[in-house]
This record gives sequence, C-alpha cells and structure tokens, in this order.
Amino acid sequence: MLTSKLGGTTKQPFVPRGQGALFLEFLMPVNPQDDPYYRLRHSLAHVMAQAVLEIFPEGKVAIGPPIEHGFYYDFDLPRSLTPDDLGEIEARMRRIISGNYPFIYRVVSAEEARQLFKDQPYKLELIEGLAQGADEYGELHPDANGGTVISTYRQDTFEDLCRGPHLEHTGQIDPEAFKLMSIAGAYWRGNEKNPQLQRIYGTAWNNKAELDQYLWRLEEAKKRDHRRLGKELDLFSISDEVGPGLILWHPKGAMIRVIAEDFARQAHLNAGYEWVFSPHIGRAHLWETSGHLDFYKENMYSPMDIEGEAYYAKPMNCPFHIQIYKTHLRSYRDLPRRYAEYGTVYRYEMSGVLHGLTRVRGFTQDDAHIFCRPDQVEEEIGRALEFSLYVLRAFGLNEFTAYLSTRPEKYVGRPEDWDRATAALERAVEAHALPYQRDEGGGAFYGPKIDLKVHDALGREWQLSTIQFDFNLPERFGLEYIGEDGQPHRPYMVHRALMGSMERFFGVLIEHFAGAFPLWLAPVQATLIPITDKQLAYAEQVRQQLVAAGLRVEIDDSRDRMQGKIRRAQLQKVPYMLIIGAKEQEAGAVAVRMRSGEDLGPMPLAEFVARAVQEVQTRA
RNA sequence: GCCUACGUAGCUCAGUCGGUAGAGCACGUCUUUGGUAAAGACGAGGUCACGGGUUCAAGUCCCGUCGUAGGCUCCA
Repeated sequence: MLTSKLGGTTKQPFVPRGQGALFLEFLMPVNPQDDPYYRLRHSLAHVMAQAVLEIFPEGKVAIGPPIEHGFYYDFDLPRSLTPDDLGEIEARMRRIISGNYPFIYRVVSAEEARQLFKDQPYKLELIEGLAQGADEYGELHPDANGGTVISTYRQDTFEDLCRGPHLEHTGQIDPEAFKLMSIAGAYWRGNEKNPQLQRIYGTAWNNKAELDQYLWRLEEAKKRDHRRLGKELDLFSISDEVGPGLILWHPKGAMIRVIAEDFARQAHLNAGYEWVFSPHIGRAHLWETSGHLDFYKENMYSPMDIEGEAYYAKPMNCPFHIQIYKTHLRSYRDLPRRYAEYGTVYRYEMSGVLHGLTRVRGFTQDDAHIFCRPDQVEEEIGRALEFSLYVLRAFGLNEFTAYLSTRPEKYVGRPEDWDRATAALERAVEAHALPYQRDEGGGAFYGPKIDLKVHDALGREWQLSTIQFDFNLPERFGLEYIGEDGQPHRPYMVHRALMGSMERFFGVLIEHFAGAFPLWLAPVQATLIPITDKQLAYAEQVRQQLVAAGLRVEIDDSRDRMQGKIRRAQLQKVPYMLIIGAKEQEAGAVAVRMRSGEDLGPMPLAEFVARAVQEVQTRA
C-alpha cells in the first residue's frame, strides 16, 4: 500500500528505536470517500495547473493530488519557480475560479488519451500504466484486468488525465480560502533516479475562516517548535563547529534529561530490568556476526583503525548486550534477563533529513533487550507494553496509537515462532484497549513488532516506543539456555525502547508542553525575586531552605526592577515566581506568582514548600 | 544526496543603485532601591558563514564549499 510506505512502517531490518520517520501526514494522499475536502482540493490542483500552464505554455505537468490540508501539483518547467511566482499563479487561479467553468468528465480510449496528451510525456507514461491496469501511482491492481478506465476532466482550456471526482464548477471554490504555500523539488514518481520536478504546495478550505484557522495553527506550531524554544529557553544547541545532527545539551536541557533518565532508571529497576553499560565502538568482526555490516552499513560511519584492526562506532546496542548474555551458560531458571542501557549510538543520516532533535546523527536510546523462554513471551510483551505506557503517561503523554507489523514474505525463523510472537503482540495491544492498526506483512524480516505513536498537545503523532521481536540475532550469535531437559535451547529476544531516543523524546516534550514544563521537570522551578537589595540576605536564606527541600531555585539579583524580573522569569516559563519584599521578609513568607499569571499572594514559606513538594511528587 | 530559499553583533533583524556596518534585546559601567510582564544614561561588541573571482571599490554581483529552512528521496 502506498500509504504504508509513507507512514514510516516500511520494512526495517534492525530496530529503529525511535529514530524512524516522523509521521508526515501532510503528505499522505487522501481517499475521496474519507475526505470532505477531496473534490475542492483536487479541483484546485487542476486550476493551479491551468494557471501555471498559462504562464509556461511549454510546461509539462505530472501529477497533482489532494493531500491532507491541501493539494500539490508537480511540473517540469523551463525555469525555476521563485516565491514571487506564487502570487501571480494565485491571481490567475482566482481569475479562473471567477469564470464558473464546469468540470467536464469524459471517458476516453487509451488511443484517444495518447493523442490528447501527445505533448505531455509524464501523462503518456501514466496512460501506459493505466492501459495495463495500474493506478496513477504505478501500483498494479489485479482486479482491473484489461486496463483501468481512462478518463479526463476539463475546466476552461485545461483538460487533465484524471479519475476525479471534482466539484461541479470552479465557482464552488471560495477564492479567499486557498493559499499557495511553498515550492519544493520532488522526483517524478518519487524515485531519485528520475528527473526532479517542481512541486507547488497549496492549502485549501471551505471558507476564509477555515483557512485563517489553519494558518493560525501553523503559527502556533511554529511557536512551539523545539528548535526555537531550545534557543529561547537555553536548552540545547547544535554547533556548526561540532557538526550537524550532533546535540549539545545545555545545563537546563540536561537537567530535564537527567530528571527523565533518573525517573525511568528507577522505574526500570522496579520493573525487573538490570542496568548495563557498553562501549561506543566495537570490532568489525562483531558487526559482521550481527549482520550490520551486511544490512546496515549505509547507516554506519567509516571504521577507525586501532592497531591495524577496524572498529566501528555502534549504530545499535544489541550486539553488546548479547555479549553480556553470552558470558555465562544460562539456565532456563535465569530467564528472563532484561538488560537496559541509555545507549548512545551513531548513525549516518543524509544531510537533508536532519531536523533539530528529532532526526540526528548521534543519539541515546533508552534501550533494552529481553532474553526469555518461548513460554515467557506473552507475559514479557504484556509487561513491556504496560511499562511503556506507564513511562509515557508519567510525562503527560496520554494518547496513543499502536501499529502492529506482521510477518513479511521474506523472513527468518520458524513460522510457529512468528505466530506465537505476533499473537502475543496482538493480545497485549488488545488487553490495553489501544487503538491500533495492523500492517500485514509489514514486519521486518527478523521479527514482528509494535510501534507506539504518541499524540502531542496539538494532536500531532510522533513515533517513540517500539517493541520488536528478533529471531535473527539469537541465531547469528548462537544464543542458548539450558532447559529443564538439560538440552540447549534458543532464547527469544525482544528489543524495546520506550522514550525512543532521549533527543527525540526531549524534542517531543518541548513541543508538547510548549516549553512550559510541569514542575517536576522544570529545570528552574522557582525564581526568587527580591524587590530591593535589602531583601537579598533573606532571599538567600529562602533559597537554601528550598534547596534543602529538594527544589531547584534561582535568585534574580540583577539590578532590574521587580517588573523586569517577573517578565524575564515569565518568558523563561519558570513555574513559580516568589516575590520577596519587606513585608514578606517581616513575615517569613513569600508572595507567590504562578506562570499562568495567577497571583496567590503571600504565604508562609513552609506552606509554599509543602505545595511545591506535593506538586513534584504527583508529577502534576 | 537532490530542488528551492536563506546565512550581517550572543539573540531577533535592517542595510536602497556596488562606495569600507545599523537597530532593538542581551552584555558592561554609572544613576535609580522599586509591589506582579521591560527605569534611565553611557559603553563595549562585526574576518557581513568560509574560500576564490569580477571591479578603482563587494555585506551587496559571479563560482565553489560549509551550514540552516521547507520539500523530495532515504530511514535495508
């Protein structure tokens, strides 16, 4: 299925662990029956193509489908478009719309179609596909034997190869409710070996209010952009000097990471995991055995030479954990073993795909590998999923969709193991009443998996957790345990990551909270604001008491006036501002102002401490 | 990696026709000691991403490199 490819559920041999694609739903073609905007957006794509061809009569058109929020059309034009061109194209589109041209449908034979589009090479290629029963994306539909029905739609002077449906006439389009958004390069049929076309993206809505609402949402998303907030709140940076895709965690960002890691570290201990550490590099032979040098080399950095021996920076942690497993002969009574590590891995990503914290070249996974007996699989999967939900919910992420990927045509391992594992995954998902989608045949060749995507405060989906079987590595490394029968058996192995990578997880948290972290995560929980220097000594006393209570506080002893200090703390999204003037000093109190702007007035210091400690403990 | 755009002070940005660099914030000093989102004055701060080229003269025009953004592709 086309959408499954775009959905980031393509087959992947080794565990992506949170470093898979973001879910770019914006780019997914939509189905006519699902989407009330389909006709509008599809029609606008045609109108845009007409407008572009008016400017470039020699231009070649490719395809132009509706997508979520809008539409695009791909062109092959004699020159590069500039953002200035969009204005003229929009103006021409409005003129076409005002003509109230009907969209006229007709069925043509393949021969007529070839004649009609004889100057349009991309259309001719599509027609050949259609004549052989493919759809416009080149996907074959076996039920369409003898060829797909070929049809066209025409409005005004522009006739396009199209199966529709469309609006009745252009007058049904609100000329104030669409906007051309951007120009991008796009390969013909999505293949980088094909010519690169120019794609124009547009957004379209039923009326101007809807358009404005959409544009407003884009602005809101911009304000939450973790790259922007990372700078404004001094959380992290990426230095050209260090290199792209490599994250520098500043003290405030690192504080949040440390809190998150500490929380999850304790949670893992409670859940029966054992912590391990492993090095960042390993000999080439290890990666040959694991198969990474066969299957994952594209993502690995060049080896370094150490005394004539090649070593690779690790792209995954699994081979190291396997080595730890192999240091003993394991009894069936020793299983399951659950090895957890915040493991930092390095993967080559093409420069064009790097993005803030969510797509990087070096990152730390909250990784774990579970080695267990076949009869323990069911319970281990259930526990892993339960645990994943527990951890994510602790961070205020409460909405999830699960994706279950099953056995592909090419696979390793025994079918009965696959069936058992897949059934275990399915039961686990159903037991938690999670909404889920099955991707039949979408699993990796080495095992089925569940991916969890979380929905953030703006409803956007992010892939973080993954729980994945591996029938490959135990085989390659010859893993064994001694069973009750005194014979060696092969253990099951499960990879899992909950937060995914700390980098991406942090990025999602920043955007989810728009930088206003809940008290337990806030790097600075309270700013003490003395009104005059006369209160500095008292402020220091207060600070020490708050620190003793386990709170993270700063004194703003700058020369600014109180208003300026409040403003600064507010912009830094500090949860509490504690104003200290003569009155508070006198009373042994602090005047509490919250980040929301609410003024709680003066309260005894002990009362504030109790309140804050309670808030931290409940992770409210 | 590919397409397009962009790269000027720590940050956000201006810089016209090619004529040797500007603002606000932040920073420093001084004055001001204040009651819930910015007190005032002065000052310091630049290899205009980097490297070439054109020109009497380049932040500005051209080429290359690096980086960033939005896409594409990739995420075996």
